[in-house]
Amino acid sequence: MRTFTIRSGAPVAFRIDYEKELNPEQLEAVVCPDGPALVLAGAGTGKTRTVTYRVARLIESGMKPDSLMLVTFTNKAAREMLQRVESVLGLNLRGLWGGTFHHIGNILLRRHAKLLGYEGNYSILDRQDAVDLVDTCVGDAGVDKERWRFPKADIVQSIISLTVNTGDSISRVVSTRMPHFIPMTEEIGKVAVRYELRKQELNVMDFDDLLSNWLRLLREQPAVLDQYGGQFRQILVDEYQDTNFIQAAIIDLMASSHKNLFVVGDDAQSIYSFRGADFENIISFPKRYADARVFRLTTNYRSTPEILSLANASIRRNRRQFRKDLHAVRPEGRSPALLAVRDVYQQAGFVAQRMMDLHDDGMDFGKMAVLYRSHYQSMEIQMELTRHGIPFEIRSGLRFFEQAHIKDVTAYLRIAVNPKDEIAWFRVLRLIPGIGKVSARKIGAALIPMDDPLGGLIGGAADKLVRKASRKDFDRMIDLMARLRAPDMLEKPSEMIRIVMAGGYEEYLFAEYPNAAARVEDIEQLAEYSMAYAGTAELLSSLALVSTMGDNAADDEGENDKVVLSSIHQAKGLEWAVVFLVWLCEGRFPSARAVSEQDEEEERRLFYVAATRAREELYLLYPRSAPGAGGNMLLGPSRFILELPGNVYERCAVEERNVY
DNA sequence: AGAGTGGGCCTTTTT
DNA sequence: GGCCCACTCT
Repeated sequence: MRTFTIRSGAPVAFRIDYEKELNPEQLEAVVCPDGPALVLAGAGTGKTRTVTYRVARLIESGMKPDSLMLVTFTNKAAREMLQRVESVLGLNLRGLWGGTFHHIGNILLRRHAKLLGYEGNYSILDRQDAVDLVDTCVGDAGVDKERWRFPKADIVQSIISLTVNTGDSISRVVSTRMPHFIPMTEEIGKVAVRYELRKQELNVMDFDDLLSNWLRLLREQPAVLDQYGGQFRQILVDEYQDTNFIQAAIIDLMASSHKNLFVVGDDAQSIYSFRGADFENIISFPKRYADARVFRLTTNYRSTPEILSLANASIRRNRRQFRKDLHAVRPEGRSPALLAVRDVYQQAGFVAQRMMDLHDDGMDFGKMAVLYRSHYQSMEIQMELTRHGIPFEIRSGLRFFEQAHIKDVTAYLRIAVNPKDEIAWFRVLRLIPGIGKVSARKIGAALIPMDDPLGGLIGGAADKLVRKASRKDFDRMIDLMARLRAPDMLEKPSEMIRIVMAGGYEEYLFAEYPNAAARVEDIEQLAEYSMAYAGTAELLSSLALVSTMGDNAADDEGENDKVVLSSIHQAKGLEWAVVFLVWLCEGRFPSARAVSEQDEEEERRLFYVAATRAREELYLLYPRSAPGAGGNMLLGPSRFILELPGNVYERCAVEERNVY
C-alpha cells in the first residue's frame, strides 16, 4: 500500500489578518509554501512590508526565530524590519539572525576562525587599511615600479577585491575592467598572493574575507555546513539584485539542504556592479531553482502617477531587464519639473529658495532631500543651506568612523585586542614626532613576529630603533600601551578611549588641528557610544561594519526635521515627499567614466532609483556651466533627460531677482 | 637617509 | 579636503 505523509500538529491560529493588511500580490508571496521563491518587487511596491510579513508568517506558523536568517543590505534595514515584526505584530524575535552579509559572516567566523588558520580576535580592515597593506605588499613583492607605470595601491586593491567578489581570475578582471594594466597581470598576481599571506600572519581580515572565508568554511568543513544548514531552516534575502557571485554562492550553500530560500529584489534597482554585484543572480534565479515560485509586485504606493511615468519611461530604455509596468494608486499630482539653471550657484540658490517656500507652506524640512551622483556635487548646496539657516544632514562623504582621529584612537584599541595588527601599530607609531614611514616599518617588523609583541615593546624590544629626539614621546606611548594592557581592561572600551586621550592624544590633536575641539568632541561621542559594548572586540567589529553612529543610535529617520543630502546610492530604499535631483549634466551623470552599454544601463538604473524616491514632487536640475579644469566648462543636459518623452515633465524657468 | 613642509592637482558609487 | 610630489631641513 502506498503511504502519503501529511503535515500534522495543531492547526495554526494566525493573529495577524494577512488578507486585510496586504494586497493580493503581496499576500500570495507572504503565504507561499516552503521552497525557493523569488519576489520581483518594483520601487515603492511594499517590498519591506512583504519581507516583514513573511517573517511574521513563518514565526506564526511555528518556526523558532533562531531558525531564520534574514540578510539585508544594511544593518539598519534589518533592524527596522525586525522591530516592526516585534512591535507592530507583537512577536518575539530573539535569536533571529539578521544583518548584512558582512555582519553575519563576522559572527560566524569569530566562532570558527581556528578552522581557517585565524585567531578569533582577528581585526577587520576597512578599505583604507586594506589599501595600506596592499601598498606594503607591492613594496615587498619587489615590483619594478620603474619599468612600468605600476597601478597605485588603491587600484591594485580594487582588482584583488573584484577577484574575490566575482570569482574571476586576476587576468580576467584586469582584461575586462582595466585592460591598460594587462602587461602587469603577473606582478599584480604576486602582490595578491603576498597580500593573502600577510593578512593571515597579521590575523586580520578585510571586508572581502568576511565573505570568502565564510564560503570557504562552508565548502571545506562539512560539519559546519551541516550545523548551519540544520539551524537555519528558512533563509530570506533582501535586495537580492545587489548580491555578487560570492554572496549568491554562500546563500545557495546555506540553503542547500532544504532550499527554503525567499529572495526579494528589483533588477531595475541594481546599482552596485562596481563592487561585483551581478544582477544575473536575480535574472537566473528561476533557472538555478527550477521549481522556484516567482511573484511580482507592481502596485506602487509611493509616488504620484506623474513621477512614476517619468521613471517608467526612463527605465524602459534598458535592454537587460525583467519587463514590468508599475502602476500608481496615488491620486494625480504635479508634473516633475525640469530646470536649466545658469550654474551651480543658481542651482543651489533655487534649491534653498524652494525649500524655504515649501517650509513656509507647512512642510517639514525632514520631508525633503537633495540627491546627487557624487559627493562633491553637494558642496554649493551645503554652503547655500548654511547661509539660509536651513538645517540639513549629510548622508555621504567621509563617514564618521573613517575620519583620521577616530581611526587613530581605535588603532590603540586594535593593538590591545590583536597585538599582531601591524596596520594599527603603524598608525600609532607614526603619531610620534620623528617617526615616519621608515622607522615605523622597522619597529613593526621587529615586533610582529614576537609571540607577545606588546610585551616585547614594553620590555624594550624596539628601543634601539628609536632616535634620541623621539625618545620621550616613544616612552609615553609605551606607558600608554602598558596601561591598556591592565587586567579586565578589554571589557571597558570607553575607559580605554579615555586613557588614550589622557595619554597624549588630546594634546596631539590640539597641536595638529585647528578644529581640535570638534575632534575631541567626536571622540567623546565615540566613548559614549562604546559604553553600550561589553567588550572592545565587539566594539571594533561594530565600528568596522556599521557606517554611521546613527545606524545604531537613536537618531532614527526623520523627526528631527532636517533636509537630507545624500548620494543616490545611499538613498536606496528611502523616500521623501520632495526630491531635488541635481547635477543632471552629461559627463557628470552618467559619469564620464561610464562608457560601455552596460555601464550606461547601470547609470540609468541609478537615475531610476533617484526618481522613484519622490512621493509628491520631483525637481530635475542641470547647471549649464560648472567650474572645471581651467575655468568654467559648458555642460549639456544628461542623456537621461534628453531621451525622455516631453510629456513626462514640465520645463520650468528660473527667474532671478536681485535684492539689494 | 629620512623626516617634515608647502603647493598644485583631482574628485564615482560602498559593506 | 585629500593626495602626491618636490623641496628643505636634520
